[in-house]
This record gives sequence, C-alpha cells and structure tokens, in this order.
Amino acid sequence: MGIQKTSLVDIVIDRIKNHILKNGLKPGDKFLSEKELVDQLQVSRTVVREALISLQSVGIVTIKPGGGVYIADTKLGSINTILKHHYETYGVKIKELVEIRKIIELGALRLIIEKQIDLNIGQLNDINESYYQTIIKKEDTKKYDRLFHQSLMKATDNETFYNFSEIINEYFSLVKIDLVQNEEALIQSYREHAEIIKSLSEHKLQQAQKVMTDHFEPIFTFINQMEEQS
Amino acid sequence: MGIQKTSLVDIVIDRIKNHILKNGLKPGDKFLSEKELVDQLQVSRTVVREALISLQSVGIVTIKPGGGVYIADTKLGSINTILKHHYETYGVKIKELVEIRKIIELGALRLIIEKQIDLNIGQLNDINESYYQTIIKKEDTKKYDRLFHQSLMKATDNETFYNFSEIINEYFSLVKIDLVQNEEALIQSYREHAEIIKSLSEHKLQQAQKVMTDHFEPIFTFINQMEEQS
DNA sequence: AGTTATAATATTGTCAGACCAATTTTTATT
DNA sequence: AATAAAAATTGGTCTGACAATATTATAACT
Repeated sequence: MGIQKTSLVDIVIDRIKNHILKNGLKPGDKFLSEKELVDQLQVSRTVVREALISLQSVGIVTIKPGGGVYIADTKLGSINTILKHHYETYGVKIKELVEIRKIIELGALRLIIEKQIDLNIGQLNDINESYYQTIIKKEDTKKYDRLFHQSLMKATDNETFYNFSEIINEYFSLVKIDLVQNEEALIQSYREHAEIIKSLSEHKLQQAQKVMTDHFEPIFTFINQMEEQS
Repeated sequence: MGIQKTSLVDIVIDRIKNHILKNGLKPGDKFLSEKELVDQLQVSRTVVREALISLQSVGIVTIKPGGGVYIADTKLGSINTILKHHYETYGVKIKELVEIRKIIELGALRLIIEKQIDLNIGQLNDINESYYQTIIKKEDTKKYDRLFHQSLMKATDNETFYNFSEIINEYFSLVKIDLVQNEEALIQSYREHAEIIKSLSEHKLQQAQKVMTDHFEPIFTFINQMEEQS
C-alpha cells in the first residue's frame, strides 16, 4: 500500500503541464496536436489522448474536435465542471446551497464595511432602479437582481472571494428552482436592495446584514414548503 | 458557436453518473469493470476508458490497475488539484484567502445558532483541552486547532458547506505561511476557543462572532507586516 | 481443516492500425 | 480578390493484441 508506480499517462500529464508552464502558455493559446505530442513524447496515441482528456477534465486544456488542442480559459472556471459532475453524481441539498449563498452575501457586506471600501453607491442605485423598471414592466427580473448581488461581491476587493461566489452561483443554477414571485414580492425585494445600499453607505453592518437575512427569507420559506411536500 | 454535438464519451460519462446516483453507490464501493461497461453500454473499450479517466480526474471514481474501478473516497477532493494548478499558475493573495476563511468561520457560527443546532459542547471542550495540553507540552498544536475549527464546520449540519470549508483550508495550506506563535499567543487562542464555545452554548451570535473576529486578528496583523516588507 | 505456495483468471495499461467526422488549410475557379 | 472546391490536418471511435498487475481458484503441505 502507498507507493504506486506512476503510469505513463501521469508522466505525460506532468510533461504537458511543465510545457505549458515553461512556455508561459496562456488561456486560448493553441497547444500541440495529438500527433505532435505522440512524436515528441514517443508514446502511443492512446496515452496522449488519455492524458489530454484528463487535463481537459480539470480545466487545463480544451480539445476541439478537428480543430486541435487549446489552453483552457481557466479562472477557477473548471471547478464548475467538477461541481456539476459532483452534483449530477451525488445530488446536493438545495437548502445547503442557499445557506451557503446567504453566508457569502452576509460575508460580502462585512468585508465591504470592515475594509471601508469606497462603494460606488450611485452605480448600485442605478442597477436597483433598472431592477425596479423590469419589475413594473413585467420583464425578466433575474438579470438585474443577479447584477446587484454580483456588484456587492465584486466590491469586496477580494477576487478569490468573488470567484468562489460565482462558483457557488453556478452551482446554485444547476438546481432548477422556480421561485415564482408576484409583483408585490419583487417590489419588496427591490426595497430591501435599497435598504442594503443605504445601510452600507452608512457603514451599518448589523443593519445591512439584518436586511440581507430578511431578503433570504422567502426562498427559505419556499424550500421548507418544498420539503414538506416530498 | 454554442451547440456542440455531444460525444460518445460524454454520453457514457452521463450514464455512469446516473448509475452511481441511481444505485446510491458510496465512496469505496466497487464499480463495474471496463469490460462490464463495454458489454452493458455497447461502446468500445476506448470510449469507456476515456470516460473513466475523465471521471477519475474529477474525483468521482478511482481506477486501480489490475484491481478494478471504485467510487472515489473524497467528495470534491479533486478540486484541490485544480486549485493547486490555479495557484501555481496565477498565484493568489494570501490576504484574500484569510478573509474568506474568516467569513466562512463566522458563517458557521451563524448557521449553528440560527439553526439551533444541538451542539456537543463536551466534545468541543475536550478538543480544546487537548489543544491546551499540546501547548503547555510544547508539542505541535496545529492538529487540535484544526480539529476545533473542523468540528464547528461539521456542526453546521451542512455537508456542502463543510466540503467547501475543507477546500478553502486545503487551498490555504498551499500558502506556506509560518505564523510563529509564542506560548502566550497560543494560550490566548485557547481562551478564545473556550469563549466561542461558551457563546455558542448560550446562543449568543454577536458575541461568538466578536470573539472569532478577534481570533483572526493576529494573522491579519502578520500578513500586513509581510506586505509592508515586500 | 487451515495455511501457504502456485497457477489460472480477471482487470487495467499500452500499443498499433484503421476508418469516420469535423475543422483547417490549400488549391482552383471565377 | 473573393469564393468555392479539394486536400490535408486533427480529433472521435473501433478493433484486436499483448503486457503488467491484482484477484481468485487450485494444489500442496503441515
């Protein structure tokens, strides 16, 4: 137990990684073709293919049928792939994801205030007003709602945090949850956004977090109802 | 751009995932062999192998040469591989990771209290006492410190949240940060643990979060000093 | 019967060659 | 020069074979 002889595929994977690093290849760059790799590494096409497929699975390269191999656009984006696999294989409790989202959003508020971020209040208000417009025009409201929350995440001045929040959002979007909201509920949501902006502008963390908590209430109520049914 | 015909490999991957989900296979379970999959799915061994390699790369199965295919032990574990590559390729700011850890730990406290989790206070105290013992015996303190925080994460009754916190911790461990702490600082840390336990047992969220915030102070101070030097 | 050594079998690892499908490049045509 | 057709490149899938490793069945022995 323990030490296992490294397979040829693993060796090739390492070689490829080194090659990428050594040559400073960046996302989008064209990589060597299967044939070129076979010739250079002197291994069978099977091994090269399996190595490339593995690397594609972890988001390092992208294989385009007929087109060649490319360096993947990876800004942690490949984690989504894994989460998707994970979700489709094991399933995941919606409630858990919502709880995580809530923790993250509350965390964003804390970071913004504790780090004394110079918020662009006007921009946030603009987004929220656009949100309001889509509500009364009975258009799709998701876009501006998401934009609002994304703006808060970005405002934390923590790129890794933002990336993770996006990952969670992607993960969340795997769960097809249709929270049908009437206009009244949406307007309430709009008001809460406004309150959050106001609290942030006044540097009131507790208050902002309180509103955000309320903001999550409807979805928790919805989920609890769903669970009762099943 | 957009729609791309799904490959056979992708279809097989989907089938395999469904099989795992449908049969409720758990980590460690023996899975079907390549031959069995070939027979059942009526595709070439090439396709089956490539599908399995891909699934192995995202941490869903483990292939043992000569021994068969198994369901992988670590849920979400393979994300660490991606994070490692990401870290080695793009670099990541330590401060950002610490902020995230703080947000997560504060979030755990919130979940525990809001969900009125029936905490095992005795166990937490035991862990903290063991922590204290290692401090005064001048042994390695990391183990029990980590165990304490892990216990809090687990107590949230949110497996996905716990998994993410572990991922962050793993990510964090990539950053070799040696926060040399003297005995006094460690004992202070021990006291804060105790205070957190007490606050939780009394269901006092604000207080628990306050202590946890203090608990993170030394490391932020350290990081800020590091940044000034460079 | 129980244990151990050995053989048979099952399973994954690697290779080679072939053909198909999609894409890219080249060439020919206008 | 722009366009269309042909050719070459490249990845996708299949088949069959043999090697390396692990498991299981068998035989031998105590």
